[in-house]
Amino acid sequence: MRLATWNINSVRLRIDLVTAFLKSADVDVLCLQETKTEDAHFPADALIEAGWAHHAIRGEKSYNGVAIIAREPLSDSGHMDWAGREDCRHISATTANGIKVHNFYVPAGGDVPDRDENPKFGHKLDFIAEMTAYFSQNKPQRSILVGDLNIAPLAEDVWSTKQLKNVVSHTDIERDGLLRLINDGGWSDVVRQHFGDDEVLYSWWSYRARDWAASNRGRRLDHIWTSRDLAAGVTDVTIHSDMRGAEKPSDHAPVVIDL
DNA sequence: ATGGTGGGTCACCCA
Repeated sequence: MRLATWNINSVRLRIDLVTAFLKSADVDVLCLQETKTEDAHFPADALIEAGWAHHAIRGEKSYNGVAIIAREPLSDSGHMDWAGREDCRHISATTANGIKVHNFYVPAGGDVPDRDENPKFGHKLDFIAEMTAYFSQNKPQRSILVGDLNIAPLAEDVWSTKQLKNVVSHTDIERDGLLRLINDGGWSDVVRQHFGDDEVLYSWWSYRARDWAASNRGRRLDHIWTSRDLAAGVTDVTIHSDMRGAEKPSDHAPVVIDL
C-alpha cells in the first residue's frame, strides 16, 4: 500500500493537481488537510472519475477540513473533537487492508509563542496534549497517524534551528510535546527513521519567499507515523518537493510511504 | 525589526 499526506490549501482550487499527483505517484490512500470546503462542495466527482472513488471527508466553510481518499473501500469512518472545539481537524477511517488511518490538521498556533498573550498558541498546546493523552490510553496497533502537525520537532527538520528557536512550530515546548506524543502515544516516526538522523528534511516552504527553492528555508511540518507493529513494514519514503514547484502550488509538499 | 504571499469570502479571517 502506498499512502500519502498533503496539506492542499484548498482542494477545490487544486483538484486537478490532486488527481495528477494521485496518478503520477500511484497513490492508494491520500490524506488531505486544509481542504477549506463544506462536504457538499467537496470535488468528489473528479476523484471518482480519476479512479479514487472512496472518500471520508469532514470539512467546513473557509477553514480547516480533512479528507481521506482511497482506491479501495474505506470503513468505520469517524472523527473526534479536540481542545473543546468542533472544527474539522481530525478524521479517521479503516483501509481495505485493515489499517486504521488518523488524519490530523493541528492548529498552526499564531505568531506569539506564549499561551497567555496568544490564545492560538494555547489551543495548539492543548490539542497536542489531548492527542498525547488519548493515544497513551489507546495504544495504536495496525494504525497510521498522518497530517500537518505544524511542528518541526528536530534540528534537522528546519533550515536553522537557531533562527527558529522562538518561532512557532519549532519552540522547545512544541518540539518536546511532539516527541512526547510519538514516544508516549506508541508511534514510530517512520519518515525520519527511513532517512536517518542527519538528513535535513522539509515538507513546507513559505509562500513569502522570492524563490522558495533558492532560499530553501523549509520546515518538516507534515508527518507520517505508524504504530510500532507496522514500522518494520515501511519499504520506501518519498517527499515530493517537486509539487511545491507546480503552477499555483500548495505551500506544502506531499509525503509518501510504501507499506 | 520588518514585510514578504496566498486562499476563502466578501472586510477581513486564516496560514
